[in-house]
Amino acid sequence: MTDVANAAGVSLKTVSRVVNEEPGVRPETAALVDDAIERLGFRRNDMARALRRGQRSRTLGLVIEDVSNPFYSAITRGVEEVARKRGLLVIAGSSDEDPHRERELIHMFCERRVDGLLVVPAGDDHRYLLRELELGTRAVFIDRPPGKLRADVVLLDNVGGARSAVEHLLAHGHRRIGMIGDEKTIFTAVERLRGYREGLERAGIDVDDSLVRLGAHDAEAAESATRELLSLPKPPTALFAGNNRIAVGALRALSLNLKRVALVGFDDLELAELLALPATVVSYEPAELGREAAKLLARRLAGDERPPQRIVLPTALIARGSGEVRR
Amino acid sequence: MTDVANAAGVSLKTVSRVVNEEPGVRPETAALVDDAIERLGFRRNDMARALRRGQRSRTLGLVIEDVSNPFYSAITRGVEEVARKRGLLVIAGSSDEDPHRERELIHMFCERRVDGLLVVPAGDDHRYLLRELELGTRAVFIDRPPGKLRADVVLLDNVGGARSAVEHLLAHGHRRIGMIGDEKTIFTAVERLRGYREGLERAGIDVDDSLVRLGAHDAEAAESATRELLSLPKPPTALFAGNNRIAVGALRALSLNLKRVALVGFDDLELAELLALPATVVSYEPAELGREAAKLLARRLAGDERPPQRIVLPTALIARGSGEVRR
DNA sequence: TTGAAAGCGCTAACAT
DNA sequence: ATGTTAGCGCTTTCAA
Repeated sequence: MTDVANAAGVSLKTVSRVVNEEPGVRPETAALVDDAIERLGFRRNDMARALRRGQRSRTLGLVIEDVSNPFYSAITRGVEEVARKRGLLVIAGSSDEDPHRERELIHMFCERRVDGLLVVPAGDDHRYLLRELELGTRAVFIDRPPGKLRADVVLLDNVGGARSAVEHLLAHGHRRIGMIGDEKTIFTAVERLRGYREGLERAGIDVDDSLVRLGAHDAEAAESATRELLSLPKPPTALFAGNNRIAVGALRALSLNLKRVALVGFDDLELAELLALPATVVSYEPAELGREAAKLLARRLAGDERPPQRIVLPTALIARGSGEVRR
Repeated sequence: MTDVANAAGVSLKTVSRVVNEEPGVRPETAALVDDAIERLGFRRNDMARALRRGQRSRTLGLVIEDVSNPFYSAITRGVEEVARKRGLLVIAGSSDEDPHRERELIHMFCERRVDGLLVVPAGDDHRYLLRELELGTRAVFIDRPPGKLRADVVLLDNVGGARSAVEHLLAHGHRRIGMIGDEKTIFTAVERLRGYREGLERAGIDVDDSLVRLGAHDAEAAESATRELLSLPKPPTALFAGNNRIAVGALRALSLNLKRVALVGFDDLELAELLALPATVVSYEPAELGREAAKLLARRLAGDERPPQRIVLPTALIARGSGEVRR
């Protein structure tokens, strides 16, 4: 900026005025400055600017499990849309479900003075964030509430969605309904299990724990869990898959299996309607999770000090075939 | 930092030494400082640090078309992996194929002093970047070369991949092979068209332009283009789909159609093997594009001044059924 | 081993 | 309408 001032033969402050479109600069002077800016290829240094103004970096920090998973990339997209409208940029990082990595990312985000944090939390203890929150970094959690911390969170109706899946299968005559779920350290896995149980119990059916397999964190694990269930002496006639990766694994296992088993998944799948067994799923708008969370964060940054919010987004069952296989 | 110094009863510089693990601090003094840091919840301000050290923000700026497209989210993941190893963070933004938006993003990235730029370019003129490059921002392009600018780029073997798709269809007896491609403003669309032509010409078959439909930028457009081709008086017996969205659209159209038409797509599809018509595709590792580009950028940032590189990644045809439908 | 002072690029407050 | 000065939070240089 000093260089521009010298080149234009004006003072530093005048350049600053022009760059920031402040009033009180004669058009001719401004032209002189613009000219020098163009010649020198000057770009305002936002770091210095933010430093001086006591601002943060006009950036949102997003921690997700894995950008390359469609669920998380949709969230990222939703966050980005809202951020963009407010002139904010998004730094995203994948935690791979590792609490240590999550903490490391958040630490780096805070050192870079992000304006706010959006986190799909891994692990069950987020008290380490208290410090950052006290220091003025706002945070909104996505998809799962944080552990041992009261904070804003945007969730899916996991229990209701899972229940609707089970009810759908019950309505098609199934009584032996199995479930394959993710690690029980993961909030959504536990909630969906709860919805599964509720659905059965409301129909007066005892939950048979031998039909429940948790701990399947990837498609491969889900595929073998499905095979296990199917090779039981009295196998289930229907399955509820706790998330997209699990549904993929279950579909693979079922495609190699001659028996027809009904399947409802949680999370929509791309191309679900074109599958050999078009997948019936509990669906919702994943980008909406990102959008709602980013909007809530934006409100906080704008000074909203109401007590922690809990936003729950609805789910809808989409019947495509795999869930309508009758017993 | 001043606060910490006061709380610990030492000078600013001593705190700086402790925070940066510089030598020459007595353990007891360091303990005093660490204590104060803990009490006050101090976090080093990276903006101020970078400003003083004449550094940039230890951040990479990534411009892609749309994070929620699996192709781009895989690239993002690849970039992130490499960045992480080097202690860098990634700011990503979606251009939605809009050159203006791309420029806006790059401008914001430069204002925030990203260390380097990774860009999947939209539009055909990137001379506006010359300025930034001269000022020391390094850039590597991904998937498409920039327009009117010599720069590092990491590409796919589009021509070879498209040719292999056509050759595969020829080997299965097809002679009337249609192609559906993206906008002709997009580099990969043009290259893949070239590969398609080459494949036919090498086999001594004249290209029939009535079997080629370009301009399909989403699945819906691809779906209707496919229907158009199929309702021709002499319809093609096989199709080459220029990218993942187009393959999805083509698959939808084919699923409603009784005739069996062979299909090979460019880009792999999730669940491709579980589709009613398991998709034969030209595949490659999209994350590798991101990784290679980020590595090349890292080399540039480390001082590598060799002339612009052009890295081309191979493709491989994966036969799953849809491409083996015989004429 | 520790500290004081200067300055990175910018803006806020106050001159002129 | 334009310029001067101080200082954001840190590191660098030099001194004690």
